[in-house]
This record gives sequence, structure tokens and C-alpha cells, in this order.
Amino acid sequence: MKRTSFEGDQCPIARSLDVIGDWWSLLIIRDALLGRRRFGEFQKSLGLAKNILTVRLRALVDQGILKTAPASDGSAYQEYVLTLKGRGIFPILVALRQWSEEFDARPEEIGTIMVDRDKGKPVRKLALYSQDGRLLTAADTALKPRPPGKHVRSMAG
Amino acid sequence: MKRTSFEGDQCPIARSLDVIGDWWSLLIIRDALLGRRRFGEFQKSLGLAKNILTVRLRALVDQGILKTAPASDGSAYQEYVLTLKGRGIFPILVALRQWSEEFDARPEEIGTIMVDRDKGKPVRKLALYSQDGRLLTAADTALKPRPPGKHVRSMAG
DNA sequence: TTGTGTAGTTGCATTATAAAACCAGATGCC
DNA sequence: GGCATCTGGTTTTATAATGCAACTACACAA
Repeated sequence: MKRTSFEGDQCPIARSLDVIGDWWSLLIIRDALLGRRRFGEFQKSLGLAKNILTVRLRALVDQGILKTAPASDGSAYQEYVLTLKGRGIFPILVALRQWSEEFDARPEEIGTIMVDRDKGKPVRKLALYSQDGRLLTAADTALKPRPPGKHVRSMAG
Repeated sequence: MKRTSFEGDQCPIARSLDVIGDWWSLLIIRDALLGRRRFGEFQKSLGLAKNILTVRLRALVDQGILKTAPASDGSAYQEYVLTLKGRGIFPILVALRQWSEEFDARPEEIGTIMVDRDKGKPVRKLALYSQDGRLLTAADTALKPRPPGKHVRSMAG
């Protein structure tokens, strides 16, 4: 039947997956971070059916991850650019990339490595730290009930 | 038709998504990191259909993310525990969590925060650094062709 | 041995995804 | 202007994935 939605779930992981947890959305965002903006660019790069790209782009715009803008080349077409919320997905993509780099069964098939643009050297591994700077594994963390009214939202841009 | 597979793709993000990019896998792994091990525990916690849980668990075992073990309570049943590869997914979950914490439209619905077990204080945000310690945004990074034969695999445990 | 819990499997309805055909408006070219 | 082509979709039709419910097999407990 209907695919279950995690929209009302109180787990933030489930809530994220509800928005970007499908097959194509993260790859569209990856492409957007690489500078792609036009419908045709995404379609050619990803090789997905156009009807599905249409639906995905519309959903990402609805979610405030992409926004439409007039084409930068002066033509009458539009393009899709990332919002602040969309650019915030970058760490998720880095984490996915690094997991593959570390554990993929056939790492020799991976075509690229991520480097810092300045020096051209590989980036560090993402790591989780406590506020006082200790490196944390999953076992060193716990979940606490959220303290009420602690969060301040910024406007998407 | 058939859902497209990214198995042969050379992008490591696509390769990761091919393995854990579906609706339930990451939530199963989240639960496993929280200590759940038994079929029934997953099923009750996630509320997914049992046939689907069966398929997912089997796929995760095939991928080397979970492994089966005799039940720790002495009964004749088995349980599912994370491998090293499976525990390596932790940063991806943290990234998903933090994205929701930062950008969710209704953050007041998020029930928990992640703290370090020692001090009980919220963990730091994941951040990407260059090898010489500079904080990197997406725009500060680039992709380079992979240098040949650089990778050493460790055994999954 | 009767009942209950665990861990699935099977069957069927519904939905999402995919490929391909189609189409309207914008653009480029002569 | 006239015509072919490009862009950005929509429509149609098919197949695969998902979900629910009912069923089964085995373990365990009384």
C-alpha cells in the first residue's frame, strides 16, 4: 500500500529520511552542489526518467531545499539552485562518501576522492566530538529528551 | 520498471545509497546502534511489515552490515548485531540527525538530542576539515580522480 | 498437551518507479 | 518570417516494491 511517512515521527533521523531518503533526491543535491542547475543537466547527468525528475525537483522545491530562479544565461528558462537548507545537506553526502571509501567491497571502482580546493589534499574524516573536544564513538553517546523551546530557526536563503 | 541500481556507479555516494539508501535500512541500523538485536524488537520499534523486515535484514546481512549470532539470552533464536562496517554508518546517522535539528520546519517535534554519555552535554556539530585543520564548506572542496591502488581493506568484524 | 511468543512466509491489493511516446513554447538559423 | 531543434516537461503504460493480513512452523512455558 502507501509508503509509510515519517513526517510525524519524533526521531530526527526519520524526519530527515522522510524528506531526502529516497533514491534520487540526494543525488540531485550532490549534482546541485557540483554546480548543476538546469533540468536537462540533471537529467543527462543522472540518467533518470524525466517524469521522475519532475516530481523530485518539485518536492525538493516544496521542502525548501531547492528554489527556482530565472536562468543565469538570460534565456527564458528557469534553473534550480540550492537554498541554505539544501547546502546544509553537504555533511550527509560527505558521510556517505567516506563510508563507501572505507567499507566498499570494491573500492577500486570508486572514481574520485574529495580534496580541499586550496591544497589539493584529501580531506579529513568526519568525526564526532564532545563539547570539550573528546572524540566520540556511538557507544560514547546517548539520547536525552529534548529540553523545551531551545531552538531558534534561521530563514532559508 | 525495475528500480535502477547504482552498484556499478563510480560515485561513492551513489554506491552507498545503493546499499543503505532505502526507506528502512538506516532506521534498522539506528535501532541496532541503540542496542536492539531481535527480529521482534525491530518489528515493534519500527512498525514495519514483517515480510519487509525479513528482506531488509537479509540484505543487510548479505552486505556485511549486520551479522547473525545465537541469542544472548540462551534461547534457540538468533539475533542481528552490527559488524564494524555497520557501526561505520554512525556518522551518516549523526549527519542526518543534525540536518534535521538545524533545518527541520517543526523542530519542536523532535523528541531527543544527542549528548556525550560522560558529561551529558550536546555533541558538537560534525564538520569537515582539511588535513591542516581548516574548516571546509562544499565550495572549498573539489573532486580529484582517484590515485590507483591506494586503498587497504580491513576485515569486517 | 494446550497455549503463547517468536520468526518468519504467502497471497493479494496498492503505490511508486521506469521507459517511451507525446507536446508546447523558446530558441537558433537561414 | 519560416522551419528545425532544444528545453522542459506531461501522458501512457508496464513492472517492481511496498504494505497489510492471514497463515505456518518451531520454541518454550505451564
